[in-house]
Amino acid sequence: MQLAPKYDPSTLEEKWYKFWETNQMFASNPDERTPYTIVIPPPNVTGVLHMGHMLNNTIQDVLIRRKRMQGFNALWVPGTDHASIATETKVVTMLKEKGIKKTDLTREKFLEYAWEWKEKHGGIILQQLRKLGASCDWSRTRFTMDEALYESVIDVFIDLYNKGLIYRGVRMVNWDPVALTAVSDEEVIYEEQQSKLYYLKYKIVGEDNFVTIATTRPETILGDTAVCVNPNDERYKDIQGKKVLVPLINREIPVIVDEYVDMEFGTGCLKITPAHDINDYNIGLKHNLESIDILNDNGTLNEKAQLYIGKDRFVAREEIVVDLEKSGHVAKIEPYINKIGLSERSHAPIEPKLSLQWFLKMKEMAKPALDVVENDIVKFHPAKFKNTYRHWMENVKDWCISRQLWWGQQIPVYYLPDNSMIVAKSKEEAYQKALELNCNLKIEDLHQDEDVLDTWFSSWLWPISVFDGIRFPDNEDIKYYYPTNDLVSAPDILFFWIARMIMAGLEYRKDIPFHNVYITGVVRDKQGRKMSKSLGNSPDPLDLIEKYGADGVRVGMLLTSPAGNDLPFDEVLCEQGRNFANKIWNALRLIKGWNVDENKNQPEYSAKAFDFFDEKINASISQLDNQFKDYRISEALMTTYKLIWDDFCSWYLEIIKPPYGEGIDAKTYNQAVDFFEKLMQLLHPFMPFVTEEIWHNLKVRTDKESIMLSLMPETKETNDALLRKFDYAADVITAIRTLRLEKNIPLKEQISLFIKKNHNEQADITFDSIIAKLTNLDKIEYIDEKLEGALSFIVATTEFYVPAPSSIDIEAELEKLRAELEYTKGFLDSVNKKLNNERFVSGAPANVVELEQKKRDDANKKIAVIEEQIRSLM
RNA sequence: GGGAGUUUAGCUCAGUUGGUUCAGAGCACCUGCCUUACAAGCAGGGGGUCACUGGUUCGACCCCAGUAACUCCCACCA
Repeated sequence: MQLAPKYDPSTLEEKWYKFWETNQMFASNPDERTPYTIVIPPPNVTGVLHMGHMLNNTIQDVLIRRKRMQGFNALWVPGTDHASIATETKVVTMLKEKGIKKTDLTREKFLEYAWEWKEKHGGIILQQLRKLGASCDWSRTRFTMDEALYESVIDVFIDLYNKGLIYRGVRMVNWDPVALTAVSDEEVIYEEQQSKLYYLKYKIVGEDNFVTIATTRPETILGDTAVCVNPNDERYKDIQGKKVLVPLINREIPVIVDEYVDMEFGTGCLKITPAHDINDYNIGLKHNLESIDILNDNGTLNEKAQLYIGKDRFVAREEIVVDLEKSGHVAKIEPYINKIGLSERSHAPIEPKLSLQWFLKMKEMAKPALDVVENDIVKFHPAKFKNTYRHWMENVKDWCISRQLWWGQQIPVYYLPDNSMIVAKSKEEAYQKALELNCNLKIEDLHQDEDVLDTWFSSWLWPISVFDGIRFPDNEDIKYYYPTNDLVSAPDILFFWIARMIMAGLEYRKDIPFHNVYITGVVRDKQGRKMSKSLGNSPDPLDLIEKYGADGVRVGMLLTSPAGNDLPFDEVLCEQGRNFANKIWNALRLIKGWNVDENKNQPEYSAKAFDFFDEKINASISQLDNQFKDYRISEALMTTYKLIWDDFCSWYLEIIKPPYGEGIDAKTYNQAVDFFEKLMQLLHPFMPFVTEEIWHNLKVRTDKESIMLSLMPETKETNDALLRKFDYAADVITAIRTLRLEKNIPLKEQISLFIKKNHNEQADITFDSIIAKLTNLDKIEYIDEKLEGALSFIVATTEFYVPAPSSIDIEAELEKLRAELEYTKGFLDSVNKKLNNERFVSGAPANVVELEQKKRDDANKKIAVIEEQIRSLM
């Protein structure tokens, strides 16, 4: 069969993925082998594949494929997250397009639509992951709202409630007036905005004077319940304890004092609106101030504001400024840049709002979760994230777990008509409990809490719940696969996901959820900007796959992404990956093009090449083991890349390549095929498709065999000396090639090489036959004296001579030799300086001194050699 | 404002307890080659005051102090 000169991934990748999937090669079930487990960070069910996913999932696939080939029972559990806000927003939008308003629907009807949407459009991303080559066990795909996972969440809520860790309370939360829900601190993004600072005058009661405050939100004065100054502020000593009037509505409020006020800022006089600012709220608590909430949930003003009722907060802001100016209450308006919190989902400005929410106490759970990381029971790669983690865990605040949404796990709390509550798994159970307290109650009298739980309240159970380990703590899967081994995640969810999974694991399994956390960098564009949908600077991963093949893109993602480092993405990296696949493909073409000559004996150079490459591959395997142990995946890829491209293609294959027109001996051919096979195995975790294709081309395979199920080659004892000998031969070869290039001696023209003996022990003859083969020598001869009138060069301290077919440029030769002489003398000087230094000789360890002495001897010898050469030329 | 981290070749990064002239890799670049596996290639080559300043040491990319620039996290000053 003729192989095309260019490797074409498109059809092959599809073919092999189908082959793996239909033969269930990704599947895993508990058995006697050691498990190796990864749970995927579940992408949002609404999600589509972006570059971050590409990076993250490529790494996971590399890890899982390698372990699978190393004989572990490898399981990669896929799945999606119900993503309550994101999905609900999407469904609401979809319904709006159909002319349906969420507010017109019952909860049940809305959820029906949502599920319908999920079944139809959700999980596209899981299909896309297949294109990447992800070897997930798809039969175990989980969704955080699957019945088992849903129930697990409810069980956990009830359990934590019973343990006293969950409570309900009124707190200041981040309110999203568009999505109409509380969001967590992590879901608020701050952006700088050009706004204005308004200086407003409040009349002092009983005086003709005013006091001026500064605010960025003039509409909130309608909720003011105090004005506050710093107790040390001389300017305001006289007004302390007096009353002032809120402009327009003329409510009387006190002037209080608190150290909190910054005397430098604005006028040094702060208005206090406890209902609409977290700091004001805290001051309000401290000073027992009334809290007037002037806003409706949707951000419009309510009747407590007295003015602008029903108008949006931003409309009200504009109107109140006009009115305040009219009434003479505006002292001045300055331009001002401030940071404003926006909802990550709806992008609406967040409103600090007092509301009744559910909270989970964090302090108790954080302590052991911090300990396991501090003690490296859970290891972070890179370790620097321990610092960030510690900082957060030590300052952890209670977690607001309720959300005013419908899509999600509804809080299992039932209220009686008298507002007392019962926590129960179902309404029926709640009713039974209620009956014990109150006999004449009907089940309809109970109503369930309207809120759902924060999405992360289900995600934090993921490593347990995918195995149904909450509901059935002793089931076979959870006992076998838990704790999982590696978690691969982005740094931005270190707290709200990774930290909480550790807490949940320790709480519900009394064991960590994973041993290692590999934290990826952020994918950025060439300008260093984070890739994002809104910037439109992210290439579509599927386009890239189409262009370069999944293997090419995988290599592109991995080449420059050491753990924790940002990845400045550049398409040329994918090109490099594609070129690599093509290179391998052509190596296959070369080997497949050879005619095996059964009668031919193995040439010596091929036997020597075997020795060299066998050792080289061995050393690389050992290196790979170390790199994987340290999660240095980029480096591991580069090690494999160089082993294949440089050592295998550029050296080994070039050495054994039979002369034109000749066949290759069977022994060498088989050795080459075996080497190639091993290389493909080593590369397979990085480039699964091309390696599978080549693996099937190299030898006859059955239709159920796959490289992904083959056993990874292992390392044996290494022999560095052999590799150094080869390096020496390679240096000689390079020197001869350079000589040919400089002197214009074509490779076709055969030359002779003379080596001067006795000068040192490094002139090793192990690879002579290879030197001769690659540089087209007719002979290599060892001589005692220098060869007059020949071209020469020095490698280490040995002189080599090549009788020149043409005349040579003596001046140029001399110049080169003199430069080398000068360099060597400089080197000798630096060595002598050390050795003549009394303190070095006495202070440095003996072996270091010896080394320096050997360097001095070698340098002296080399200088003698060069000087002799110069003399002979002159 | 508090904390953490980074700074080595044009770019992206290695450099493991201070010790070979140890300053490395890949890509990019330069030169010569369409040599029957591959121009998505082959051969050869150039390139860095290791951010800056000082200190410790016989010896510093490495340890210490200070300076500068950048990045991230936390807080959210009206």
